Amino acid sequence: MDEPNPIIDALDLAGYQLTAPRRAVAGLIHSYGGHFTALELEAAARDRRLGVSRATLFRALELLTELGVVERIDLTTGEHAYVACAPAHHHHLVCSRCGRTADVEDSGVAEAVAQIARRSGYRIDSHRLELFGLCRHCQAKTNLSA
Amino acid sequence: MDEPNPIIDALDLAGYQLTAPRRAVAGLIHSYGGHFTALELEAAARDRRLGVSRATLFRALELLTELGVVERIDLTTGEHAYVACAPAHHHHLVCSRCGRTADVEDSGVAEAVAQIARRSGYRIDSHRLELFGLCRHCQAKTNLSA
DNA sequence: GCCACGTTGAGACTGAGTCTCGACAAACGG
DNA sequence: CCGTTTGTCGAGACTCAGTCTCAACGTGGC
Repeated sequence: MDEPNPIIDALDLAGYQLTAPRRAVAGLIHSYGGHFTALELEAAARDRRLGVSRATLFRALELLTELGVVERIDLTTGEHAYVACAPAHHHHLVCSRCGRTADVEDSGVAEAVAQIARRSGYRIDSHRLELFGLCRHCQAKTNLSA
Repeated sequence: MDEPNPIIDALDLAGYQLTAPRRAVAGLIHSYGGHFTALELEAAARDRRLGVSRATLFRALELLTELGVVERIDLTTGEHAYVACAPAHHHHLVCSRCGRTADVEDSGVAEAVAQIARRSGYRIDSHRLELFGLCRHCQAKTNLSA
């Protein structure tokens, strides 16, 4: 129940009150290994009787997004999802089978972006890269069943 | 009125009927130089009395997205927008001031993606890169006013 | 105790997108 | 020429995502 939770730490560090609803949402988010949608989060909160209202849920998500410990990603299906992650610039690698996500460093991408900036004449301020594929685990499963 | 429109061509090529509503939506989309939201498209259709219902509008968008001549992008603000573009793999460069968009080739990005795949062990099937910044035009304006 | 402020829950509201259903029109087959 | 099939459309209900307002509450400072 009281396992270390970087999300709560981040809230604390940023000077926000560690209220019960915020702890509850943080715990919920922390328990996801991959991405989750607003609907899923809502349902999970309801199932576990967290007593957290929708407004508070979204407020918490907004807060955490601002702090950088949660990010919104857009799946290939067009759905929105959220992922817990480290508050540093990075990109998301999403397994399209199991939904597991991994953070990847910018390595190589920044260069490519700089090149694009040079060619296009745009001054590029930010970029977002999302990668979709199969994680090791799901690749193995695919090979077995094939 | 009857200027060449690659969107209509794409519909034709794919064997879809070139009905009046579809032509109207295609014309509307073609007239945007940058991105547009569903709401804007709706409003524009209403303003110009195109007589196109919301359902048809979305159906057209879906169709065109499938054909690859329209893509959905996600702005930094979290909004969804659509852009008309060429039906080839590329990325979008969005001016955060004026909304103008440009397509850029994959140049360099594919390599970086391959590298990420190697390191992570994921089999990467697709990726999406979105770039935000200032276009040449808006940079110039900024310099003048500074 | 009182006040200010941060936080919350309830619920209305908006925007995006989907779905269903009934109508219509072009295409097709006889 | 007629009937059927298929594609498309409009209207409107519906769902999900997210925002906003407002009243209530708790905590900490004074």
